[in-house]
Amino acid sequence: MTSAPRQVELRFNPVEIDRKWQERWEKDNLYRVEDRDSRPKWYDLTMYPYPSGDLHIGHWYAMAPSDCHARFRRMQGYNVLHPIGFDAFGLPAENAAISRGIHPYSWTMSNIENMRAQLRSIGAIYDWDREVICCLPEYYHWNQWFFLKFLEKGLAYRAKAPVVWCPSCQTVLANEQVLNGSCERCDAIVTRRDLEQWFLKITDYADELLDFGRLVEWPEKILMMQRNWVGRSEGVEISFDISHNGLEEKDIRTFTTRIDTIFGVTFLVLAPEHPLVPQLTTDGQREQVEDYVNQARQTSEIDRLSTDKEKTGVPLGSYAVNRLNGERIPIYTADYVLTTYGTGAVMGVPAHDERDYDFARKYGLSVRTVIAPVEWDGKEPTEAFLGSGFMTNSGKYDGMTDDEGVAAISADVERNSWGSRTTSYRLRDWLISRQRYWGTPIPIIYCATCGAVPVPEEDLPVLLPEDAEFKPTGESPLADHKAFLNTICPRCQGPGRRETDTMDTFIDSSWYFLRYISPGFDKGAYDPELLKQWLPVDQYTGGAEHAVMHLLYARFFIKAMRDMGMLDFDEPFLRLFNQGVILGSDHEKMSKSRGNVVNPDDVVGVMGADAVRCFLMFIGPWDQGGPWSDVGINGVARWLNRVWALVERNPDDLASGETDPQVVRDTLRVLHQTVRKCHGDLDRFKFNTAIAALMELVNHLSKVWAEASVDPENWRECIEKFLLMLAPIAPHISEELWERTGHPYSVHSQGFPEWDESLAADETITLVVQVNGKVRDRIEVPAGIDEPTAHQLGLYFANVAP
RNA sequence: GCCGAAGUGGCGGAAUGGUAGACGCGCCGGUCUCAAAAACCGGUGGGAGCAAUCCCGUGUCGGUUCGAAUCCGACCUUCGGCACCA
Repeated sequence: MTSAPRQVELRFNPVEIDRKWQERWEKDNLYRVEDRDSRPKWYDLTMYPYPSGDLHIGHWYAMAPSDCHARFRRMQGYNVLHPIGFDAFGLPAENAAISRGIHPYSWTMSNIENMRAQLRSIGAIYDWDREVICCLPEYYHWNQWFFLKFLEKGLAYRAKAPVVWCPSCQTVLANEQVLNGSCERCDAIVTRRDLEQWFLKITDYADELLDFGRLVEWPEKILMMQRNWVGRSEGVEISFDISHNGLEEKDIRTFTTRIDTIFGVTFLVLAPEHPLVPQLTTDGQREQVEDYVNQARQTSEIDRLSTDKEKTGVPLGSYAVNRLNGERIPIYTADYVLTTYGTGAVMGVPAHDERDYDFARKYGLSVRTVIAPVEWDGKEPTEAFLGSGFMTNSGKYDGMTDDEGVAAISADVERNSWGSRTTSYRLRDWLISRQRYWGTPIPIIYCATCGAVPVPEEDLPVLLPEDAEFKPTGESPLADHKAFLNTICPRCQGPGRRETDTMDTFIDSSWYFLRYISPGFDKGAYDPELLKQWLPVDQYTGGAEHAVMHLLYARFFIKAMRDMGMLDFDEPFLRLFNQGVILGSDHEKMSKSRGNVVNPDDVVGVMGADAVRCFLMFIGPWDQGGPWSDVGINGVARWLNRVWALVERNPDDLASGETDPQVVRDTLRVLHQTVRKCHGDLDRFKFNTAIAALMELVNHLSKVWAEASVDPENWRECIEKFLLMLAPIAPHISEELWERTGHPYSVHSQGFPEWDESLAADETITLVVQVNGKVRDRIEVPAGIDEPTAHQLGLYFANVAP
């Protein structure tokens, strides 16, 4: 992309002004955040970026408006913490190491170096002394410490879990490395493999994560997504009798939310991975079942979860007994049932469940209606009936509504000890093991006699060895590194072997906002006194793509820490706001292949940081995102140019004109309305309308100047307040103009202007009086008029009898 | 399939029950200039009219209301998220 054409001839040198003030602010430590401060604190946090190497215009879109908000809070008299750091562990660094032979550390740190400079060009109030980089030992030390604490508390455990495995590369793949069931590097068909891995018990907090009561302001949309993600459903765990098989296990446990349909069960389905599958398979079926189970292993989870795919399954050859009616029902295995949800077994009720219906039709299983729709004709249904109705074919429960049936059958099931009412969650425990080099080593030592032994706290951090080999074989560099691998068991002093898996990077982002409080603190993850002072985060902003995982993990972390007595609040982020996505000027998502990527450095180097900041905020509502426009940015550049010219005028030139009291009143009204509008809009992230209001004020002042109908004092007041309102939006140019108008440094240390309601609120509106759609009259009424008064006035003016 | 958000000039958008189109882009006309750019001034939803003015107009169709872009119902389209959850 070539640099954007500048079609505006500026009266000032924006690049020079950016440089001048960025240097001055840094020299004076203007934005250093002091912990000791009498002002109330405000923690305005933006999601920290991954150091990909280049600051994208999308980063600007996330950071410039959030900086504006932080600056606004600062001018409102808060001691604002608005920090920045880098989410520096992760896959891309490792890929760069493999493909280009650069060590992940050097790759990451040089990217950070580059991005720091680019971030500075935004002109944000970042206090760089608080920068957090989570790939450094001084940070990941505490990841390891948290892990040990979770382990102590019983919130971390080890279990087998499947990973995606490429048989040709001999390596574990991330989901994003699998394309249509094949490895992205070698095209081999991927399979799944069970590995011992570490989990954190987020499911212990499932119910509390659904309680959003302590959040002050989160988008309803995000709450909905989290609710669905946790996926709480209440039902009954009901067991089916298999004691006639002579196995140790006498029951198949299934979970259902529709226990009222228990008399409609015509088959059972076990997930292919279900432990009872081999035992319940008869010899005649064994070959077929084993083939099917192997095939299900090969099938990627995504394919297995696809609704388009036709249902498949295989009968095991054995049967179970439905204890409520004594019926024998066949047992199948089918991949539409997942081990990870409920009990991994499902009672098949084809008449009242779509998947079961499809399955039953395909395999010729009977379909028995047990909930009768209101106008049921008694015929076999042609699709699953999911609605409400009356129970039928259900013995003594016939005639009840489905709700009554749920209550009655649940009670009977519990009385007979056939099962119990339970709650099931879609949420799974958090798998934190990654078979990668570039992450936090999990501080565990395996010993032949002692088992998995935690590394003692005083031995932390377990350092990532710097001299790992990155070979394209797919071998984990840690598993290969003898010096790292071989160690001594801390318990018995015998030979030990280190855990070679590293942690998920979501661990880093689950507490990085605590580290900003005391980034250099070496006696713990954070200074507890300062934590009390700064946390929780008052306002969090970032992309909606982190709606579930990151935000749920961080909420879980804080709740677990609270229960371990480390802190005393319940939620990390009180308010949340999600910005939208910045699109290319072709209204499409920016991508290198489309060639619509905007490089912010090019634009800033010509237009200056303030023009880019203003344009990004002016495009439209921040949460909606919008298209970049090389042409549109000229609009705000032109406006800043007009602002410059306006502010440079000598107010004393107005002394010769004749002051018009009406114009003075109007001008003050516009001024105070603008202040009020900016206050409300900047508070609620409505930057586009705040800027529009400032533009209107400028337009008004230009007109007033031409008429010379206000006195110099009015003019000075307007300009001063205008510059203060502009300061959080365009910090460089407003600082420059603040100085040029003879004000003491710095505009950013001033308070945001206040408005006088009496000067702002003399608006009237035109009320259109209509009778049956015909306009009878138009009347001027006060804007704050209430409904009944308006109605009365209307009747009076329209000359209509009430 | 389910859930959510949104549909307004040539374009980005404003107005959340009170004169639709603020603000900006673009475009048109003018001033300045040898000329152009920039800057400044004016105009700019569609249609009719010399004009004052009138008619139509916020995805589509209905409804509520004195009055609807805004509230309600159905449908269409686009975008985002989730998905065999038993």
